[in-house]
Amino acid sequence: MMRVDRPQPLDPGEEYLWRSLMRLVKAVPRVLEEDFAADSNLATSEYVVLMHLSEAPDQALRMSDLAIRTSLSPSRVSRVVDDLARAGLVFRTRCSSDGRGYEASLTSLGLQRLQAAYEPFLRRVRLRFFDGLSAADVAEAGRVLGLMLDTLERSLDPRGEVAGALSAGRAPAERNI
Amino acid sequence: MMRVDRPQPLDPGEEYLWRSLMRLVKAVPRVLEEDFAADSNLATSEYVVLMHLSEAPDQALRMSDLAIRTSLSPSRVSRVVDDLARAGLVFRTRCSSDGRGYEASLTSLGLQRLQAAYEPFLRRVRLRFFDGLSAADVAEAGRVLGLMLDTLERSLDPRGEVAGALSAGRAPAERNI
DNA sequence: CAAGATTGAAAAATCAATCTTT
DNA sequence: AAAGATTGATTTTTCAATCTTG
Repeated sequence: MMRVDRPQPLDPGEEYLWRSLMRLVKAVPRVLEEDFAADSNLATSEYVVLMHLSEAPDQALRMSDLAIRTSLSPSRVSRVVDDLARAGLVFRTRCSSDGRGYEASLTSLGLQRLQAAYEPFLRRVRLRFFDGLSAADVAEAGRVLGLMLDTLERSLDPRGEVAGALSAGRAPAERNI
Repeated sequence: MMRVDRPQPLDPGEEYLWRSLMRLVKAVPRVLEEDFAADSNLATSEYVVLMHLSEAPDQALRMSDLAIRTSLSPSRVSRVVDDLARAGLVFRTRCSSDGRGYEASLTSLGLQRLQAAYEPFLRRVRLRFFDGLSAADVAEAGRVLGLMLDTLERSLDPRGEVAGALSAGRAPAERNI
């Protein structure tokens, strides 16, 4: 009897991709954390939260929205916003339409900090990731990473009930700084 | 006076790649950790360490070698090997050629655990990442992730003194299971 | 009770300091 | 002293339980 559900082993190309992905997800956070701290005294998660707030209407987002856009857990968002609020970079308000929710809003100080962080950020991202890539490579890389994110999203939510949740984080983005 | 060193802002393609990368490095570890725990009761880092050991000559590697191959910090490797040793999946020996070093060796129990984990691992990786990719996509994704890892490596070590350190982790790999 | 959000306890990972051997 | 490795303290992140509102 043959087992119909035995999965195909990874071929060499798949094996290489899997290992590269593993290395990226382990190495990138450490490097970035160090870069951001040195440049702006901000944690990576703090920077990303400030960035998303700066792009939102009224520069405010609900906590759950932030979690989706940043791929952080709800509890992590709560703690990061705590830290940012303590530093005066954001403040919390109750959500007007739904009293259960809270919104985080960017303060002018928060916007200043984000603006100050932008130029060093650009240098770092180019140095760390983009300097070795042609324009065509960037396009290809964006396309395949997008596909991998889609696959991941669908695997987590096969029926698409939360459709667009992950995709929302990749909506057309306009930097406001 | 024009500032010669003002970096170019990210164009839309670069912006998209940067955001996709951020989301991947935040989301992937969490999903993988959950998958590995459910399938094999192994942490991601434990699985990766066992995998590299299984592929090494004599199924043994020095701690520093493991750190490079797995993109984990030396202290993290030390603690993961501690845990694996306590579970009887690896054991430590002093390095014969250099008394300062230690080697971690795979036990037969460790190999068994790795073998048992392989089939569920395959299913998960295909489900999470590969099911949405064509063979050409996999090849492209591997190529561009490899380029990004190279760029990252060079940015960390511009003169290439530790050349091949990161690359070593991406050497032609033969699964031994 | 569901949903949104926060908090306590715990795990994963890191850095700086230490110990051992060269 | 420098290299390899480990340990203590700390940070980042998560899960499970809790609180609050709809």
